[in-house]
Amino acid sequence: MKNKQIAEIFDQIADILEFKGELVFKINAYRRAGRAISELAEDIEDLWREGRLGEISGVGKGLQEKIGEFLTTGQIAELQELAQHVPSGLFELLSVQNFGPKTAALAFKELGVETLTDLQRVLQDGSLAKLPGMGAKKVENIRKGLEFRLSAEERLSIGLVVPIVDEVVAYLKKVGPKIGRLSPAGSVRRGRETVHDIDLLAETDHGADVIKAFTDMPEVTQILGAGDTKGSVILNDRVQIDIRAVPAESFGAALQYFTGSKDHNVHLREIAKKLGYKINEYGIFANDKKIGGDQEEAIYEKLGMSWIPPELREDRGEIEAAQQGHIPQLLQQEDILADLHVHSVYSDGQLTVAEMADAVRARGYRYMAFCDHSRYANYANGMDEKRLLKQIQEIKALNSKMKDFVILTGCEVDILPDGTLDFGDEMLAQLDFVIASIHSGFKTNPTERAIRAMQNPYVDVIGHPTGRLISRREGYDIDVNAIIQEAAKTGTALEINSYWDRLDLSDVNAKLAIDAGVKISINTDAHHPEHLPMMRYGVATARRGWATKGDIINTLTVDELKKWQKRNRIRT
DNA sequence: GCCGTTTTCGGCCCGACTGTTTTCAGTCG
Repeated sequence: MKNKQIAEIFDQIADILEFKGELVFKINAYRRAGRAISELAEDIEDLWREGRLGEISGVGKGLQEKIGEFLTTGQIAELQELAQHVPSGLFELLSVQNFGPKTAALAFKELGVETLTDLQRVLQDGSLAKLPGMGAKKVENIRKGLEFRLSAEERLSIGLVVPIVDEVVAYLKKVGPKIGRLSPAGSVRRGRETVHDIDLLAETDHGADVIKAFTDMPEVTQILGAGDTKGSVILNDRVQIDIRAVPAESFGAALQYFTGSKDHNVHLREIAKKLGYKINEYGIFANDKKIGGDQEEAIYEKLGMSWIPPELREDRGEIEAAQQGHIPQLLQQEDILADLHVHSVYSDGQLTVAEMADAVRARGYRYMAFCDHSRYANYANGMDEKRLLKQIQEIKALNSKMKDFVILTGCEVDILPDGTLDFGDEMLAQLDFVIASIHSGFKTNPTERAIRAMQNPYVDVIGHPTGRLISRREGYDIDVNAIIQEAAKTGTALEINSYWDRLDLSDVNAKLAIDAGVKISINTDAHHPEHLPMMRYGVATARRGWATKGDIINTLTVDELKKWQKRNRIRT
């Protein structure tokens, strides 16, 4: 897919136009189109071939031509042209906080600053400070921004951020003066797989006191700003947290406003304007008279639509759906009855079968499946048939002693480089549940191998189908559409692996699969009880993919699962 | 550059904080 590349080019064009001081509306048009394209579920090349580029919101005639140009020639002439008279490292430079397009243009014109290294130099030798409008504080803020930019990762995985959010929320509830409702907002609330920073919203009549408690937190290593209603800090030199303090009568409006996404909000405010309303973080207003703001639901209601779950707020059609009352009842954590991919000491898990089963049961699930690695995965202490048979016996013995909880026998069987499975059908037939995964030979026909695995009637699920690791690698060179088509054809489920660094399928791919009628299995792939709570990230990812309860096999009871499998296994 | 149940031209979402200003521009979200 070239979606990301094209989105990035539009964003770069916007950066350059901004640097040049062009009309802000033109700049925004490029940014908006870029975001819409990067959020697109479908392959933009397909849309282009089918003449459907105009369906992308914010993409008009001019940008359609540019997309066509890129897909035909591999470049966009306008970008090459524009890039000639701007700093070579412009996009990096603009990623430095407090160093915006105006300052960048000034530093380029007067001092020849083209790269981050140049910026570092002019900060050190004092030449930046001598430019007009550059006071000591401004220069210091740019220096801090550069420092943070050089040390921090671009985006943080949700699994690293959510525990921090939970801690900060707990801390503020304890020490924060007179805080009522306190909620994450922004991309954390939307359940995105990675986030740039953390947004919090506090209900209070004592904003300044709350902001002070916030900036006084022990983990704060830098205060970026602190007013009566807004504070911004960096925690442990790593992650930025912003907080907004609002009175009760504005909390709902502020929650809506700060949850975003930007495109979702812009779209909403356009609708509001047409209806004669104004929305801001303090409420929804008709002729300067406030008609709502305490509850988030009221904002949507006044705009003539149903409430939209935060995970859907990306302006990918959810607003139109809400206007028509077509927002589906999304999957909820409580719908999940089982974790179907858990490891034990039989392969690379850290606890015994009994210990791990206790931990899973303690989370309130009704049943589970152990899917330890097969022998080919010897780096993970993969089981041979003998050990797997022993595990089956152990699980049977445990089941006979347990009430109200069932352990399914299973295996995460390796898809071998030649496309066959690590165990034969005789072995697989003895298992309740089978996940097939690729763990090696990522570059050796992964698509064909996964397709062949799905054609095996005993394979229920393809584990972590695209093989990506969010912080480390792109994933296999796999044709996701082909995988989805075969999954639909064979009745095989695809996994959303909830491990924070995987979230594979991604939300976008999950939506494609669900739209094609493919069932999804959401699992933690837990090797330790600490991993079990990560189910929430998998659920959030599924919700972002518009998943309902009916799309997810983990919501089935054991009997229903068996029925689903039987249908599944009858196929040829 | 996009877009239309007030518009095919003339709009385009809205506000907080900071610093360097002597009334506001720049940056950010």
